Amino acid sequence: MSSHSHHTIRQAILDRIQTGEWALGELIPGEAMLADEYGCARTTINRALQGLANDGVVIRKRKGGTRVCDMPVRQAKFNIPVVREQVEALGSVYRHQVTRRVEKAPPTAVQKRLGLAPGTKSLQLDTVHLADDRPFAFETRWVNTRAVPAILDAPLDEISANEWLVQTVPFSSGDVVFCAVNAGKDVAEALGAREGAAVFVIDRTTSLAGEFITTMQLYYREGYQLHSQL
Amino acid sequence: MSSHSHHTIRQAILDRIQTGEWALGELIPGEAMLADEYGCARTTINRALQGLANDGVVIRKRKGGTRVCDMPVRQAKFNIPVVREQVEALGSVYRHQVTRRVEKAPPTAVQKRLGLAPGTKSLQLDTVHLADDRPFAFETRWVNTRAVPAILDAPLDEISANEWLVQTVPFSSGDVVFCAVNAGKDVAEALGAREGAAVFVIDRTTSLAGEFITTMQLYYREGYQLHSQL
DNA sequence: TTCGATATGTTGTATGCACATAATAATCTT
DNA sequence: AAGATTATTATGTGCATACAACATATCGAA
Repeated sequence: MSSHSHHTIRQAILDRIQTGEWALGELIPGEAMLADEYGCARTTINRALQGLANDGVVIRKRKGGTRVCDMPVRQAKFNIPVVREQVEALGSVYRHQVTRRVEKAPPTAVQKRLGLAPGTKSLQLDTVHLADDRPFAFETRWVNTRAVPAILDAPLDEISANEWLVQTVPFSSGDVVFCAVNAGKDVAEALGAREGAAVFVIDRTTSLAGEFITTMQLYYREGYQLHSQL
Repeated sequence: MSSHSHHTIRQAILDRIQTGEWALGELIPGEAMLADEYGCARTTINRALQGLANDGVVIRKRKGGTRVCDMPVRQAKFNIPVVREQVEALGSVYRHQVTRRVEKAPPTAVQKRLGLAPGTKSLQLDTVHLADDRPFAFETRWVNTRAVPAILDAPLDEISANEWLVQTVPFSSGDVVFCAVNAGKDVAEALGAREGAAVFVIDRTTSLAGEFITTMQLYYREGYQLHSQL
């Protein structure tokens, strides 16, 4: 009874949920009751329950009380790392090669995504990421030079566009899409894979303060796996 | 400043980080100083910073202070829904078909994953998930019948194994792997796709209280995208 | 009776104080 | 100079109090 940290209580409550003491969608006792049961202040219970709510284990509503989440959806958190770190984590030597670098008006799909006026030029960058000089991933990217003009002067042979952006425009928000596609001719060539191979794609568009910064597709070589606990 | 203080302050601090006031990996002022600056109690600042720490924006260490996270990794949260909900969210009618249901000793790879003794029988289930009677996803699964014997009596024609498990063994933990593979003959057939098509795979193994429950591969039909904010 | 406004109580939310704890820096001891 | 001890200074935690929102009950007028 004395291990009163909200962490401990949180775990205890989680256990009780997991053992089925409170069924899916069922109301669990109020904070006051739990506080009494655990011999702690209501606030401490509150913290525990809020934590569980953050993790999507319970849903809380004023006056409605706290109930076990009946959502059958599970949340998984992923770390989306910088490619170089992925490579180096595998014990390989990282290198990258910029295979294209042009400024021009992007296709309308990209133009829309970046919220650009028609005809506005952007920077197109294609990069091959190498692990021990073998292709690891192929990246094709458009950067909104209005938002980040400094990238035109960045030494992109030394630092990858991704890393430069992360360091320059940190904590941008955005969205990510994961999907699988058959490698087209260009991707297959860049990755040294056969055409039609199943490649894992991360498609990311990032923005900061309402302004779109960059949009990118990252094609991983065959067999790549994105792993996560849940 | 009314009630939402710590949320407000949290956002304010995030803004200051995003505008580059404090650089990557750099120390930000201590709680006391910020409390003074914002005219609130230290605890309120603490809450704000803890929130940011939860989101991986800052790292906090006792005595070491709080610093902007220098990890270039970004966290993305995904909801991994039940297939039926995905289908119905698209406005289609969901149906599923169990194409295989046998009890036998699994291959060693599965045996290992489920932590079974050699020769232990398990339940193998193959299911095709249909959207408007068109194949949407193909699921192949092994269930540890030691852990969940009740599944042998479950009406798996009415309720999918996935849903049955979610309702029966909620909040199990486990891990997930996403990857892309070329459809083999069996998968292609089940999905009505061509052999070699790039399919998105979710590979999940779940456990509860140290006991493995089930392992599953879910093959989505071509073009499937997993979407997330970050 | 019926409808609607208002009172009321239950439950989650927010804040600030006092104290605990951890990690480092400074100091003392040998 | 090396090791042990104490001081300092950060963040972490528990608790009490005040607050706000929501559901329901209650009351009064048409």
